Amino acid sequence: MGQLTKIRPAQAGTPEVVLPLGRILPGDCVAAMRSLPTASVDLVFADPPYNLQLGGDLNRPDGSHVDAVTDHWDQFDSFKAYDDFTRDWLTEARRVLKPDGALWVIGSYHNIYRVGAILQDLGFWLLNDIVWRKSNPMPNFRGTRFTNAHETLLWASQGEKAKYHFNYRAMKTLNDELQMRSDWVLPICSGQERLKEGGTKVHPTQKPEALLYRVLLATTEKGDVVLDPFFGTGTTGAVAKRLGRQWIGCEREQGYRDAAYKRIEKELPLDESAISTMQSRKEQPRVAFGAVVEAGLIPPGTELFDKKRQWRATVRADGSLESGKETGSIHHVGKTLQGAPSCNGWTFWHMERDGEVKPIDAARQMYLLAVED
Amino acid sequence: MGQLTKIRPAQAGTPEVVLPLGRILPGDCVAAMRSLPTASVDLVFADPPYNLQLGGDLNRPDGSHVDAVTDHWDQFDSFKAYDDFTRDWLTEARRVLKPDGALWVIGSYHNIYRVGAILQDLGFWLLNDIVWRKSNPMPNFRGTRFTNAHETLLWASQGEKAKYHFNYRAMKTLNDELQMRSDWVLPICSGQERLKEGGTKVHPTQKPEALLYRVLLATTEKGDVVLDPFFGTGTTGAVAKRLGRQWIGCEREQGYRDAAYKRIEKELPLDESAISTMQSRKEQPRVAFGAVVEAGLIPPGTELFDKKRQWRATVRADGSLESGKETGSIHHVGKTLQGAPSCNGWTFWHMERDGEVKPIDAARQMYLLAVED
DNA sequence: TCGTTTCGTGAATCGTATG
DNA sequence: ACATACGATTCACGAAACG
Repeated sequence: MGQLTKIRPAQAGTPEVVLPLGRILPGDCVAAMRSLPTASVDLVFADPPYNLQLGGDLNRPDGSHVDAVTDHWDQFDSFKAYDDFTRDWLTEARRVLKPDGALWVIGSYHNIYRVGAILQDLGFWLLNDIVWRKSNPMPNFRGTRFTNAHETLLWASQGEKAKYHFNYRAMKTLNDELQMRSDWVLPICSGQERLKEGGTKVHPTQKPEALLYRVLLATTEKGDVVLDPFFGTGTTGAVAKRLGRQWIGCEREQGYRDAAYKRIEKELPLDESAISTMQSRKEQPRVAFGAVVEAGLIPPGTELFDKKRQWRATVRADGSLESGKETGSIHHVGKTLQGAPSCNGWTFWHMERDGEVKPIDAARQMYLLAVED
Repeated sequence: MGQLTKIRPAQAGTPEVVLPLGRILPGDCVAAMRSLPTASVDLVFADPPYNLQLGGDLNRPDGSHVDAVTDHWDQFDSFKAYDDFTRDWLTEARRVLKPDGALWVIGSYHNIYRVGAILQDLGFWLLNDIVWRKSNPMPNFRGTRFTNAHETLLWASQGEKAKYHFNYRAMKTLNDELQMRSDWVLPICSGQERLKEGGTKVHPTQKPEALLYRVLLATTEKGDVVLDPFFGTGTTGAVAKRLGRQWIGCEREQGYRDAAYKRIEKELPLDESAISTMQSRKEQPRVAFGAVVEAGLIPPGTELFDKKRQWRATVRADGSLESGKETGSIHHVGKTLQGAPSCNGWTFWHMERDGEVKPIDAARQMYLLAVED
């Protein structure tokens, strides 16, 4: 795991510097970032402590105890202390980012307003705020407020006039040929995806991979370098590796670093063809097959075939198919291969799963059950 | 339209002050709010401007006036000016609010992070951030970013320990018996609701009445006073009148004031019965278990048990329970037997009646019906 | 084997009145 | 100020247990 790569820094005349790709830098993230050269990474994704400021214990109506985030890394003495911390890491992130790089930060109402204001003060330019609408949030057990059912992501460029990357077509493809909106409905991280050690969660705030999948697909290119200053158990690294992006992490806790390395080791990069995203307007899928892919129900790279196994195609990361020279939506590729006037890709294409052959429509049904709100 | 009401200010010894209910105060909102007594309104709803062409609203830190037309400032100056403006009106709003009053602010990513941070700095305590998810947003025509499909509302109390009002039951009822979440899906203001004059919009950012309806129903009581410092064409006033709330507005533009008065004039208050909402049990009269026993609804000697028949207890004549060595209130005995942190005896304990097993809460409901008349 | 029920749990700023 | 008593309050999903 890990490789050292010589990169050419932005300023001419400075010596070549080594970039620790695929490495998790130990210790404080500000110090760690100081060791990285200026203008060397394409994207920063940051999931900083939220400064939750929780009071006493909380019990569910059935009397069971709620396992809260009480870790020391989320404890700050005051807003001032949190602001100083935020300004420090944002400043380093800004230095390390390329001029056409971008920053993502995720947070909740406890911290995101402070992060957003400081980020603007430092010269970052907000491109969007994104709402992650959780399909299965924790309820408000006491009936005291509205159920806190979302978190917020900020997406910012280096400045008002700065360039940035946005894969508009890939996002539109992923969203059933409608423009991707600023509100994303995704489930929280649970089930098989949640890292556990002896039955207990390894990290209290592990993020769902689908979230990172959408962020990286939307705002990076293949081969780009992604830096995560609060790496945790490495969701960013895992998804980056899968999507053919390079990554660097910072993480203070050795336990998290160990878990992350182990997790990313197991992750397999997707095929070149699965990663390539839609560029042409002519290759438009007509349905939200992309959402089913994103949800992990049909992983990119999966081989699809018709019932008679006459035709086959490969699923790509943005929910398009590739079959030889043919690319496009599940419907388009099915239609073209057969030379038919039309084709319902959902029933035409099949996949093998646990030794069983099923139409991909089965995955759509599962997705609908999962995301329905 | 409009009435003058004498209210008793919070501080004893100060003379009675007139509260301009149903009036739109002209001029700058900070000056207008200064004319209102301290701790006199129950709710502030604010939809502040966030373009930086604020003209008369903006002053520099040294007090000098900013002329938006002729002055050229850089990004830092404009943030500073906006922050000063925000701090000014929030400070006045805070003074005018009752100790158990609350504040709502709506904004977009251009301004809401500054507003949120300043609001926290002033001592307001965030209760929720609410996402208004627009069902029909304006598309991003150039395909350069995600479709900006939401706005953000902040709901804050006067402080960490401050009381506030939340009609939990009303919100749950409004949401088909599920807790109301922090993401609200509502259409933008259009069609018949949109005020127009000769085919053109009267106000560029008129908010949908459904948004105010939910805000006022959730966080005010009938008769409460609602202040809107950026009244515009009076959506807040119209919905307040409909729901039987009092209102005060501030608005600089005479054209908007005229349109608002005209609009609110036409608005009809709903019937008393239509306004009344589902009441939580908290607001029902308290019933002592002893009174239910005394009334003969649960005779002394009755055997009580939990749903799984794991525990049992006997009702005594004074309304206490006995279970082995444990004696005490229905709550205390339930709590102690289970070793739980707390227990609601009304729903925990059951009894058999006419061959049916029912929670003893059923007896409390019968008691309430009996004493009501 | 399969459908049904139960149980556990998730970034949560989660009470109020009385003495 | 603090302690005590009363009693109000949950949604979705996945895994395990059950029949």
